[in-house]
Amino acid sequence: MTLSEENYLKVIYHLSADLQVISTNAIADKMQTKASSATDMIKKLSEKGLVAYKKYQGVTLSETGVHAARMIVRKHRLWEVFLVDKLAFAWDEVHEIAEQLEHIQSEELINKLDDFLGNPIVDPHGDAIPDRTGKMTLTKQRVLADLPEGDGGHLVGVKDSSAAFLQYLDKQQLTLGSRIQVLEKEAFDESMVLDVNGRQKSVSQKIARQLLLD
Amino acid sequence: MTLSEENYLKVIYHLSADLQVISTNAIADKMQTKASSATDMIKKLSEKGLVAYKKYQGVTLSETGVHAARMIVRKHRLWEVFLVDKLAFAWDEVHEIAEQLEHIQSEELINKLDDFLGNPIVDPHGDAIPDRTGKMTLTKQRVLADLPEGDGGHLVGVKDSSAAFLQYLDKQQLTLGSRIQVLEKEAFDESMVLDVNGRQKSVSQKIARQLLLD
DNA sequence: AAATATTTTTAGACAAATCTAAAAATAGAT
DNA sequence: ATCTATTTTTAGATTTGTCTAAAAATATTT
Ligand SMILES: [Mn+2]
Ligand SMILES: [Mn+2]
Ligand SMILES: [Mn+2]
Ligand SMILES: [Mn+2]
Repeated sequence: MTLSEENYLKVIYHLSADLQVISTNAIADKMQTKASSATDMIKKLSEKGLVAYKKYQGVTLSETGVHAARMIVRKHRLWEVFLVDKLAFAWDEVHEIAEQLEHIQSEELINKLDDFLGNPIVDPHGDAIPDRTGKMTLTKQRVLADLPEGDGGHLVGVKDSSAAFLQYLDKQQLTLGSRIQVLEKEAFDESMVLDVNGRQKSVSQKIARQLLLD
Repeated sequence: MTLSEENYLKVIYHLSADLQVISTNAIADKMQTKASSATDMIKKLSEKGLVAYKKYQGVTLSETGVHAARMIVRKHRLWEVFLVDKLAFAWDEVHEIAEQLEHIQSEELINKLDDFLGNPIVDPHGDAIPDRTGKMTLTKQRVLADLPEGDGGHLVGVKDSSAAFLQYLDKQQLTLGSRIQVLEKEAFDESMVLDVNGRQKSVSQKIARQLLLD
């Protein structure tokens, strides 16, 4: 697989979390290319048996496609762990570099890296890391915005991993692992007053929709 | 710089150790491409000011070209140290993977990796690692084949880093750091009888020409 | 059910990196 | 010095991944 095929495949995989069938436009949007380019690549992936495709009907990943995509995601997330745990990068700085490292071809490398890192289960953003067979231990996570007053848990993940959002969380001291409880939920704008590790904080619904608790 | 430009630049840099002016054919040979492809790339590197080039007269690296090449070599060798020291790869297994990793674009990454590894001076094959400014501390090395009887030193490097040769050295327990002394030098075929860490070993001139002592 | 809007595909073009075959320049031999 | 062999460059084609513009199919609205 070429670097470009891998990037398309990964995008289709991530889109598959929300949609059953992935449209050409959705792929083009995420890849920041044109629909015509997406069509060309879809045909290529289809010929290789990585996606099922019928003209005008969108694509779905095949089994081998899912597995291939998971192996790329595995690499991406393991490298992110390496960058944060070993090289002391901040969690908002690792995405772009992992975007490159995920394309390094060597199964032995990634398995040795996995062992070196202590076979981590999640990456610095709380996302599950597929093991060498493609399996991932998914812990059930609840979206903070959905919780009623009084409920709570630990912050175990974020839906938005953009640098801007992660930096906001750092500033608010909303770090992974924080103990969070919903003190008040404002009916008017759905904003929340939280107890975060004993301190009171207020967050908008937009923020609360991105935070995942255990 | 594209991946391809980087590979060409590095090849020209390595050839510059032996030659003052690098021929198109020499580049094509090392790159395993055709002379016409080399010409095309030479023009590109020339336009970017990385090499000085005059038709039919070969190329020489410019100052910026040397610096850029050294930064790629730096990355290659630091990744090799990482693979051997941290991930427990053998020294004959790391070249291909480093060949990919050397193209990852992030100065911060490579400097943090450098620190993480303890700012090593040499890679697993005894080759000097340029520091972040491009400088490398070159220790004067002598080729074993040139030493007279009685002389010796520590094995600090190899000229041939091919997997086949490195595996031969492993088999012969000729590891980097070994204390070597020339016991006999056969006039007939220039083969040598050595004392390697107290044990006697015989090596052909072909081998002796690849081993570097301090 | 038509008409209209949107999505998707096709057709054709372009840049990057490669190749083959032929032409041009240089180097080596007589 | 001329001829010959080798090296190097050019010309033109190919592959990959992209684009724009236009055509075709599907979805939405009236
Ligand atoms: Mn990528
Ligand atoms: Mn991540
Ligand atoms: Mn390389
Ligand atoms: Mn090396």
